[in-house]
Amino acid sequence: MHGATSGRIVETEAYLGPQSGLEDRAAHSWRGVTPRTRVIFGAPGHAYVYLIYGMYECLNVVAEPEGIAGCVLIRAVEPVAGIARMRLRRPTASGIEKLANGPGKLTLALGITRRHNGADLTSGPLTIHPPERPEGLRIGVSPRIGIKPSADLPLRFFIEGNRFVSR
DNA sequence: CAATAGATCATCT
DNA sequence: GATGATCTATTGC
Repeated sequence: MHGATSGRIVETEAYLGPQSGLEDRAAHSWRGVTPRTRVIFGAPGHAYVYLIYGMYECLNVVAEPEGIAGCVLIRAVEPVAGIARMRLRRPTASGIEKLANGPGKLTLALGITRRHNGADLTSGPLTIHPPERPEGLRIGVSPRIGIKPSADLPLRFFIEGNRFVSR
């Protein structure tokens, strides 16, 4: 039949909770628990998916112990398998490197929606497994993209030189 | 090329 | 009622 649709995460951003000590005012969890941010304060290894600009969905992985806020936004994915099954907003877009290089595009490509909000990512149909880190692979660091407050914090991480990184 | 505008709605004040 | 952890198309140089 067919294998799973899969991709390698090549770009992420961290969003810290109010307990972190750093004042990350860009984080949704900055102002504490609300109906939306409840899952960010929940168990790690679960998905936080939210609607942005009324139009796109963004996938995060909850990354701190229960009761402490903190999550990782998945900003870009390098398609590995099942590319033909991925979905594009513009089917005629050229080049697979534009398929999943952006938080709003990768959810579209992988079929991730708010339906997955709160889903366990350590087992089940939507899983994340530990990355391979070949010798010589470098992780780049920079400020985060598209935020106004706390714009100086170096919390964006990406695989140096990877062409699927958003920029 | 770079800069900007518009689409569109859940969330919080 | 204002605001976005975005993206695409369009305009301008």
